[in-house]
Amino acid sequence: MYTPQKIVFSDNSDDETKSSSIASAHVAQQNGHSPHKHKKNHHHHSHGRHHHHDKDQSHQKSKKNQKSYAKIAEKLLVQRKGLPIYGAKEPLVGGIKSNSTVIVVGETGSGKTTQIPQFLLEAGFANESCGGIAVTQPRRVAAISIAKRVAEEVGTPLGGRVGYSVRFDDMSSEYTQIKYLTDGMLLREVLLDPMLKRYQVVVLDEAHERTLRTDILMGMLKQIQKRRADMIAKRRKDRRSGTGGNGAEHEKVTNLKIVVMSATLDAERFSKYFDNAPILYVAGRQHHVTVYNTLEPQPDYLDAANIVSTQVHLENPVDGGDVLVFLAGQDDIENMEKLIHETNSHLPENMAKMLPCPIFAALPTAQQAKVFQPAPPGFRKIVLATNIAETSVTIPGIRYVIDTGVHKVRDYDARVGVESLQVQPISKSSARQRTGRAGREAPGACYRLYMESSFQELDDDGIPEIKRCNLAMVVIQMKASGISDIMGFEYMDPPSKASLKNALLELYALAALDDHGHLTDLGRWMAEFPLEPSYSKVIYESQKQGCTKEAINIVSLLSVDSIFYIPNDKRDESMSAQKKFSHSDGDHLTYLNLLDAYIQANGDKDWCRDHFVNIRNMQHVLNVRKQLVGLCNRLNIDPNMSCGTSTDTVLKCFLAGFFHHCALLQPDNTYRTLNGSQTTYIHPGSSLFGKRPPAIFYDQLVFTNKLHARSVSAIDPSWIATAAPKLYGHFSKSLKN
DNA sequence: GAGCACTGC
Repeated sequence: MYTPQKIVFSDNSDDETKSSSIASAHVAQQNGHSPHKHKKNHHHHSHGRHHHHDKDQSHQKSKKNQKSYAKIAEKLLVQRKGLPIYGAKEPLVGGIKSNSTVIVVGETGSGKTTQIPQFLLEAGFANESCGGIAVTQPRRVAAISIAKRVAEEVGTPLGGRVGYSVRFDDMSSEYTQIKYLTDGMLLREVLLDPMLKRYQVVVLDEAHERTLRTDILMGMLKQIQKRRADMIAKRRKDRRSGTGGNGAEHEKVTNLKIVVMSATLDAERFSKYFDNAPILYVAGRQHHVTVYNTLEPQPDYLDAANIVSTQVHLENPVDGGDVLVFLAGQDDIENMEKLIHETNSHLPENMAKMLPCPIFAALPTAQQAKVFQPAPPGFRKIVLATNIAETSVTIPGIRYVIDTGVHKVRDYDARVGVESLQVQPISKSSARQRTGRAGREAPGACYRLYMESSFQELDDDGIPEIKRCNLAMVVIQMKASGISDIMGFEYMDPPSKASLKNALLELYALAALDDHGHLTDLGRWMAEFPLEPSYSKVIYESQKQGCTKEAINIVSLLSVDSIFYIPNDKRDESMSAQKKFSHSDGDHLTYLNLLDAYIQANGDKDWCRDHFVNIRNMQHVLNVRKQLVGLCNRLNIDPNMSCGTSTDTVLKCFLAGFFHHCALLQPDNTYRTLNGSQTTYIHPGSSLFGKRPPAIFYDQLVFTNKLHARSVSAIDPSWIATAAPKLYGHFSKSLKN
């Protein structure tokens, strides 16, 4: 008989477990004024607008259709009233009315994201003359799905009073009063509307995630709020003294309300940052999850995860819920899959088996789908996930979570411009987030493959993204939004001086900034593009070289991590399939060949499968290309200008943006980067892998086991000095020797 | 001679 190995756990009964008993909302104000009652003023007004819109936009829609919107909304109202937040409506609205900025803390299931904007709409915070309500989300899918839901609850067609706006997909109109958008999208709106006059309220949701864009928005909104208040005060003063001309020439401006929403309890920092804004607490609604820690450290977390999966599988009824295992990356997942198959083969034949279901971002959509389908009879799903399952996707049916306590994190060394990607311990808040994934539908259990004492040693939170990435793109956007003092900007967590300097220097070298650090005309032009500055510089150069078509295509191709999907067990097969597109000058031209082949194959599914091409990523490439073509047309650049087969022209054009990403072959067959003198290797996935051109330029440097240059092309060493005389004058000397 | 967490515009 099969006797499985066991791992012993302690049963924690500390604050980690979540209660399902909290059903009513509770609002506590940290400081400030008690909310006072307000008349419900604009409600009728805005409702009238709704009918007007329906008549204008969709008069072909029958009255019956409008009635059905109302009917659905009526039904949903019953559900809405059952949400924890519904009871806190009055104090929430009052708090927001009487304070310019409010922090709302509401855990999973509180309903804050869908309800608070509706409360504000009812309270008159959106009208045609003074703008509406913006709600940001870190992710596209969230912005879209929440907007759809809220449109139903409000009883209006999507894109009417309720809409969304994300890249490539805008479902909003001039009538939209509640707009859900990605944080990156709002950041772009600031470029066109620096005072965000179209909004009375901006809600930053999921602020605890501290995405780069939410962090920048926080600082910008603080400035905008102050400027709008100053503007109103000045007008009031002018009116009193009779100066300032006639009022008609003034655009209407209201005070800007900021609502920062966070799902974690450490809202104090947000409050401090926003001048002691009051914190409003709303109860969440989650099922109880029992947390277990191991009594011994686990030397091999894959092995441990396999043993615990089996334990959970054997000790619980097969239809009693699935298992979600958090792992570091594709490698872990594929190895764990093998371990589970191995364990299955030892289980008695009549016993239910484990069904490993991998999910990670690079996995093609078709293969991801398995995770969302119920397991066939006689199987229990063991979902093997990266931290994609922490926030980005929610998998139904999970009752058990196994947390290895690790994830891969990107870091960035500003001094040498090197990114790294390494396995690291997670933070306490990540551990809690993972635990919560077991309690979405019913009470559950979470098995942490580390000791309670190790948990206590974890950092409270992860390092904010702003401290972990190259800031060139965000800095050019800040400059283009009128923020001149980048170093003095009020960051909630300031990035290192070296990181800011590095970004400024890069922009200076690209001629986007002048000697005084002001944005140049070229810089303003570059900021129009939703691209890293080095890419927009390439597009700019391409109009001079006559290869805009090629530049747009390659830049679009570089906008996805990987065009190919390579399963571990089919490396050789996929390598030979990829060789068909290979260009002797390197990856940039190889990608171009691939795009041509893809277009010739009409993006055929089978063709993609046979060539290991990730179809989802290729569709993204085409979307980016379409956007860039549109942008070029708008800026009066011919996007179809082609240099034909003159590949040197294309590569020289790229050097205009990548002269700081060059490396020279050394006698020991390694490469040395010109910028920072780092020893680097051509990435094994490159078409130049194993070849040794005397000089290369690369898209990025990534440190994993060693320093790799990814997306590499071969160049003539003499081109480098021509491309960057300003920054690399001394290198041009060394090249002559 | 050997590898790529997750977002976003």
